[in-house]
Amino acid sequence: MEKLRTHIQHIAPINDEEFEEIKTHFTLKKVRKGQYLLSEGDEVKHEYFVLSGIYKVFYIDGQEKEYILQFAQENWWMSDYPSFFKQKDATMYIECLVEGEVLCLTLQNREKLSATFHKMEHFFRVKLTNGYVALQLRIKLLLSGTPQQRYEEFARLYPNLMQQIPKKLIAEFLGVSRETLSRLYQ
Amino acid sequence: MEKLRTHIQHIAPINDEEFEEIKTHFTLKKVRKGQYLLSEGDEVKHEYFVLSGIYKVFYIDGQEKEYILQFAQENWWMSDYPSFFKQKDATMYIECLVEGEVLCLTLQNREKLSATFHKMEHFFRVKLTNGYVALQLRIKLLLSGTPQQRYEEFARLYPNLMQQIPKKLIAEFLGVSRETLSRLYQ
DNA sequence: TGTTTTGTGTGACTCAAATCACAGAAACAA
DNA sequence: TTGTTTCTGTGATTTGAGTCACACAAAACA
Repeated sequence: MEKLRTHIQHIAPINDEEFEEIKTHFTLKKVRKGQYLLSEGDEVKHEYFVLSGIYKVFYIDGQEKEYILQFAQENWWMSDYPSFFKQKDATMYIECLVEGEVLCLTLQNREKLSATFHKMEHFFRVKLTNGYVALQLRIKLLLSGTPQQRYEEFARLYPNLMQQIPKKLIAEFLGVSRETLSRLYQ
Repeated sequence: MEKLRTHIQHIAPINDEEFEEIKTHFTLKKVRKGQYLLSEGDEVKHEYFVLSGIYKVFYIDGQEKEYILQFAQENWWMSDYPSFFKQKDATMYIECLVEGEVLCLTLQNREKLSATFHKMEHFFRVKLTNGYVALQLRIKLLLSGTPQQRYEEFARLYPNLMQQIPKKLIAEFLGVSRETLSRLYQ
């Protein structure tokens, strides 16, 4: 839980009493490698705050092909956001790649926290702002970047993921075939 | 200004007094067709709320090619967000396609509004949430959608833009060549 | 431990979309 | 009105990346 507190503290200073109240809105969950936190068609009950481990958020298109929307590791948030916020059934999957722990937050608790604590509303806004900017940069890269540039940018942004996850998955994140990616770094 | 009020009101109810205070943070600007609100290298002073007109937010890559990140019309917000939020120089351009009016908001005023009015912080969070979801859906489409599917989705989401702006620009938004797009609807 | 599954590199082939090139249409300006 | 620029459709050609197919390596497993 201390990780969560430090994380919030970076953006909005909170005192002990406040944190005691805030933390009651989260529940802890241990996750094993290969375990699914979410599958297509599920009700999207939670957003997750990653304490440890590595996870992938992905979907499958009509031809059974996988595309990775997001990797998540320590201090990241993840969910099937379109469905979470609109409270619709999941169109995505979340799978654990490296075992770890996550904190679960329901939409109801998220809204309650935001309404009760101006600081938490501020916290979520700042997080969303950063997330929005990151997505715009990714769109830029998808629109105009060559596979080469996308790969280099990925390596620059997530050097640690480069070592810990198979290249195959990086290809799925970049929207490039496994083979093409493999030919890039020769 | 009434448009702004209605827009905020949809998300967070505010009274006359509050709105009087809120609106002092915005300045009005008339924009002509062809006019640039922002160019690469500029200081990004404002985020804009569109009262009327149509605008494109785009950037130019190394080979002089244009890519459109966002179209904006009535009730939309626009800026070079990565630079606006980090207060760096612009990497993008904003050009007016159909003349109209915008309200300008500085980052400082945006933060002030958020800090002073919990309601405004809530408002911005909700807008950001919707924006975040929209970007994720666009990434999905860029990753796995064929040019055909991207075009159809665009037509579904923005039927009015389809009529008002040249197909060439739609191609730049979808990340498809003008010629390929032209061959899609035969 | 050996066995199965999953990941990776590499060649050969295919194909969808980009690029190049042109002409007529529409919009705009003087 | 006429000239000029921008937009759009369409053919011919090129090309980058996807797909297919295989072999070997590495990891997971039992």
